[in-house]
Parts: sequence; structure tokens; C-alpha cells
Amino acid sequence: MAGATRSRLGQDERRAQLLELGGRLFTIRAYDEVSIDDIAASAGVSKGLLYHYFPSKRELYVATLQLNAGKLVEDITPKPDTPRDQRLVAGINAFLDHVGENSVGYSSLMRGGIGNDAEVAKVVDETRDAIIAIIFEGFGGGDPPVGLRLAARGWIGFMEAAGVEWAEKREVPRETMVAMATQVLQAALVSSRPS
Amino acid sequence: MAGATRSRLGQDERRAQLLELGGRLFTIRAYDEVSIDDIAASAGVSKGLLYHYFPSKRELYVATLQLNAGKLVEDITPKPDTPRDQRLVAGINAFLDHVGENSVGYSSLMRGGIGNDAEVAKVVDETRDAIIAIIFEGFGGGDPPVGLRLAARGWIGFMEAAGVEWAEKREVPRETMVAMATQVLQAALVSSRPS
DNA sequence: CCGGTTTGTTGAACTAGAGTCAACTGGAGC
DNA sequence: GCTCCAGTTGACTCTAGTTCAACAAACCGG
Repeated sequence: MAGATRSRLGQDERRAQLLELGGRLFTIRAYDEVSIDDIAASAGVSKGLLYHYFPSKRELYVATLQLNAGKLVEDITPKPDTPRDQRLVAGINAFLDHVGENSVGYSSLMRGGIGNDAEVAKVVDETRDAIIAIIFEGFGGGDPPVGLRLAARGWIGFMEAAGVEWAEKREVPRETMVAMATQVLQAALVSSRPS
Repeated sequence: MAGATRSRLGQDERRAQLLELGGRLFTIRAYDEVSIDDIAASAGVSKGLLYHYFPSKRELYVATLQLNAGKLVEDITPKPDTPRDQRLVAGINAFLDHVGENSVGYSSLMRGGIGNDAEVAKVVDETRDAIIAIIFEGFGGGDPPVGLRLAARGWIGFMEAAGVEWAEKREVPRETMVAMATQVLQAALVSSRPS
């Protein structure tokens, strides 16, 4: 199905290929509508080989999530030469770009895949924590007090929801979306102080 | 396992019982860790009977989601005798209560269950739309312009994220959480106007 | 009471697909 | 050309979702 000649690949290449292919299938169809055989077939490879690289279908799925999550975090991490006061807006724009290019994959990531599954939840939570860390890094670093953390957590929820909706429909200009994002973050942070 | 004597039930009773039991199991374990046999056993009933009431495991799962979603929407719908200007706060409090009593079920609902599944996504989206409708109902009714809709959609994401976190950890007082919620909604709505 | 009918219920049989494993093979190095 | 090993296979097992023909508790007319 894939490349003409089915050749032997090195561990890393094959693993990467299967991850990539698996990730693609999981974004078009639901978890239990994608069979191991499908993935194997689309790679032109036997089912057994998949189990040589991943201990189970679930692990493979989690690995594809991790791949996506890693890309997201990388995308929104500010480049060191970005001035402090522009990092937030840059990050928001990077987030919108990422979601725009990858909206199905992103929502399947953030929607958490397989029902409430512990491992999946872990990936999602860690990703969110990483984003929170990036936000407060930009604001000066250090562990924020609980109120601020809660505000940041909520704001990420806001971005996940509004970002996906915006990227899919583009009903308002990008500046408006960015303005909403910054205003909401500010409101959340300010109002989280137990005055 | 359940009631002592296994008696015949009417269609509605049995269906309700299976829904209830299924819902409970799906909130403690992941979708594919709950088997049809588990559900049947916990109802003291044969596996075949489940298929008399629900066409497939998936449909049963979706039905439990719908049940939860319905309860949520019902909970946060303002009572007609609540004055207009108190409805938002009342709704937020109802939401926090609902999530607090039912946080696992709620997140498994909003996280979307089985990977990105069309039917599940439909339930989730409809629930969110219902909530948006309730919000704007409180603000005067009618279909909001797209910017406001986006703001509301984002705010629901905020509430889902912050609400679950708050309900689980209770690290800040309820008033603070409610204040954050109202401030964030206001900020979102205001900043959504393409000035 | 009793046969018939309706309707809830069962259990065995079927099947798809996840996971296992011993055997096979392309190709790099000698 | 031979050896050896990492990469690969395909046939097998087994769990769990799904189907279905038969069974039984309640209801009813006689």
C-alpha cells in the first residue's frame, strides 16, 4: 500500500513511521474503529511487527498523543530572543497556528481519547502543566500561588475551546481572537486574588 | 448481585436501571475496561438482555452521556422565579455543585469518552450549545452575533477546566471561583466586539 | 383453573480483533 | 559464499462484542 518495495527499516525509522501513520488514522477515525490490522496494513507491514515496537494498541495510541503534545508545547515555547512583553502574544499566535493546522488532532488530544483513561489523562494534564509553566515563565518564573494556577488552568480551557472554534470557523479576525485571549487571561489572573 | 430476587421488569424500568448501572461503571473505569458482561453481571442479568435494550455497547455509552448531559443542563437552567440579574451567579453555583458532586462523570463527559467519536462529539457539542443558549437567554435572548458566541464558547471551556480543578481541590474559596467566572465572562464578552 | 399469547429474558454459538510466539529472512561484515 | 542478527512474519490463542432461537413469567379470555 505504502512505498513500492517493502524494505527493512532501522528501529527508529520504523517506530517513527508507525507512530506517524497511527496518529493519522486515530485522527480520522475513533480509537476503536481503528484496528491494529488497519495500521499495519497502511504501513505495509504485519500486525506482529507493531507489537514488536509497541506493547499494546493503547500504548501506541498514548504515544501518538505524546507526539502531538510535544509538538504543541514546542510550538508555543517562546524563542529566547523574543522580548518578555511580546512572548504572551507570540505564544497565543503560535497556539492558534498549531490548532489551525491540526485541529482534529488537537481536539482528539485534548478531548482525551479513550474514555477517562488514566494514562491519557496524564498526558493531557502534563501538557497543560507545561503550558502553565510557560505562561508563568513569561511572567517572571517560579511556582505561582494556587489562585493563579487555577486561573491559568481555566484560561487554558478557554483557549482550547475558543481556539478550536476559531480555527475551524474563522468568524472573527485573528486580532479579535488574540485580544480576547489576553483580556481573558488578565481578568482571570486579577480576579483570582482573594482580594 | 443486585436485588435478591431476579424479577421481570417493565421496559422503562429495566432500561433505566441498565443506563444507571452502565453510567456508574463508565465513570469508574475507562470505556474499554468495562465489558458488557460486567454491566450485565452488576445488574444480575444476562448479556443478551443488554442487546435487547441497546443496539451496541457504544450506543449504551452514548446514552449514559446523554443522561449526564441532560442532568447538567437541567441543573443549571435558572428557575423562573430567579431574578434576571441573579441568574448568572445562580447558574455558576449550580454548575460548581454539579461538577463537585459528579466530577469524574463530568470530566469523562466533557472529555468526550471514546477518542474523537462523532456521536460523542455531538452530545458534547449539543450540551455546550444548550449552555450557551441559557447564558444568552439570561442576557435577553435571541441568537448572539458570532463574536459573542465565540466568547461564550471559550468561557464554557474556562468553566469546564477551572470548575473541575476547583471542585477537586478546593484551593480557593467558592466566592473567589464565582468572581473569577463572572469576571472572565465579562472580559470575554467585552473583548469579543470587533471594536 | 387452564391453554394461549405476549413480552421480558436467557444461554449457547458466532465473530472480530487484540495480543503471542516460534520460525523466517534481508543484508552487513568477514 | 557463509554467518549471524536485527527486523519481520503469519499462524495461533483468547477475550469480549454481537446474534439468535428457544424459554418462562405474567396477563387474559374462556
